[in-house]
Amino acid sequence: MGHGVEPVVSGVFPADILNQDCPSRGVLRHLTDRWTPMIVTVLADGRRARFTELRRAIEGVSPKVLTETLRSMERDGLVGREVTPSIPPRVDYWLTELGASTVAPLAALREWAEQHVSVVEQNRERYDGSAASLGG
Amino acid sequence: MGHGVEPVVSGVFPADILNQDCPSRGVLRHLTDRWTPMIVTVLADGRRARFTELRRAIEGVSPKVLTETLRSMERDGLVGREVTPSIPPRVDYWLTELGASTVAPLAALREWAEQHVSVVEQNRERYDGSAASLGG
DNA sequence: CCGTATCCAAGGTGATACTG
DNA sequence: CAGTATCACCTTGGATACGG
Repeated sequence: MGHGVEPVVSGVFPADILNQDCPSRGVLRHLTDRWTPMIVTVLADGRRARFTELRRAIEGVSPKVLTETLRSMERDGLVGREVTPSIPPRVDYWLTELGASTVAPLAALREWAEQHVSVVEQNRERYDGSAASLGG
Repeated sequence: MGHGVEPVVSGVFPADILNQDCPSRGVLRHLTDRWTPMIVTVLADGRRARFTELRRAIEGVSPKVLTETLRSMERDGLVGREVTPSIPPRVDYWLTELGASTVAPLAALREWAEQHVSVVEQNRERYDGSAASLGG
């Protein structure tokens, strides 16, 4: 907690995230980048993986974006990176302790998504249906 | 669980999210839209809020984007919306039961971000520093 | 008050070819 | 193998003015 002490809505004391200038907004945003949760999923439980293993495990990611995401995660201290200068070269990635601490929260979110897909899709159909019948 | 049974990386059995075509990707993405976690934060604990209250509570959000985000959350069944056709009009938002089930996972993520901002920032400085000294 | 309409900037993301 | 370089898209998000 942090920057304000005034309630914004009755009974709501501002989480830092609600504060315009709080850098936690950027951190959260980063943590929820398109491929970050998937990388964390693959590297959970102390697993190491090479670049191509990650690329294969995470369907649809391009090498460019995977590199960018891994770099920024490395920069933030979420993943470690080890280069073995052999031929062919070998690079391994793993979660640091800090990165490992994101596994539980990210897994919870991922599981929520996986478990509620069908309900959400039903809700969408129902909503779109009502909208259509309003128009007709 | 779902679509595949083959391990992608040794010991890694694919979560649905890793599957290219799994709609849970879209759901997760949506759940982590820029303003969704903040809306959920404000509406947690069964609180209701009017449009303008949300807008004030969530610093920096524009009316257009707030509307869009609320609409899509309503479409997915995460928030309820009640219009009171008075003058001036009054519209209330709240979390549905489904929406309320996202509070815990989203709060965990938000708290992670709020609690680790400084560490992440330190890591970034260190990383950028090493990069600079490599160049010089 | 609660939005919508319009226009616009930014950058996240992607496809692909190429290099050490 | 492990990326980088390049180009382009196109969605997300923002500023602002206006309408019911």
